Amino acid sequence: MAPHPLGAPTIQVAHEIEQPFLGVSDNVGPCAASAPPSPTRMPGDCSEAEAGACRGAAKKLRARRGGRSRPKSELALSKQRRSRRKKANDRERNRMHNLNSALDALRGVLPTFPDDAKLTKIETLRFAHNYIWALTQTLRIADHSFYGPDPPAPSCGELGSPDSGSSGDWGSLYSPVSQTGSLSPAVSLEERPGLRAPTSPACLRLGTLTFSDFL
DNA sequence: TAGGCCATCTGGTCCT
DNA sequence: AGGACCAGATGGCCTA
Repeated sequence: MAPHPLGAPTIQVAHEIEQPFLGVSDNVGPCAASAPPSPTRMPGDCSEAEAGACRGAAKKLRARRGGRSRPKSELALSKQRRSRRKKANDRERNRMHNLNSALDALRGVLPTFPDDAKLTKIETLRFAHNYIWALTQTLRIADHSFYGPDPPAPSCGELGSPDSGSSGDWGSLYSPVSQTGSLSPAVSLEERPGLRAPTSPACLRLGTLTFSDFL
């Protein structure tokens, strides 16, 4: 992974992502089929020593339900539990796949170089947060220059920060406000060359980006 | 080899 | 009752 040459920032527009994340219906995800059987015990698996406790629990459960339902054998209960667990696992897997799809879509609209290392989940969220903030600042400055007297272009360090409030951890990665007060991503980005943090409008002028890239 | 990241399983909780 | 959501645990893969 080569560090990005300075002065050649580009915006990678994800044209391929034309739809917001619709429901991903991949019940069989890439890992679903290859998912190893769980090494852990299923809840219904009782050792002989635990069988008594299991039976007791089942009894209690039946009692709580009023004991009206047709009594089931331990085997049937165990089968039912396994079946429910398996279905829950499938749903959970699918849910996480959907979440990852949404995350991928988000990665797709963030300005990164094609050969960049894939942003991790937390990096993606933080990057997106700061990127949105940078775009917001862009619009704000554009409004000012359109309606009012053209204010002096703020330096990279003069802009506010998305983290000026109590947003907690958001700024710990790619924060426009680094320890130096600069909007350039200081520490974290240098720790991970190849990644680029969103730049402020003022900073964007330094590259090939202009406001029209955002408007 | 340690540490980071990730996928998956699991049980608990809340909601419909 | 069943589904969605969540957080903890676990194990695999990759990289410095």
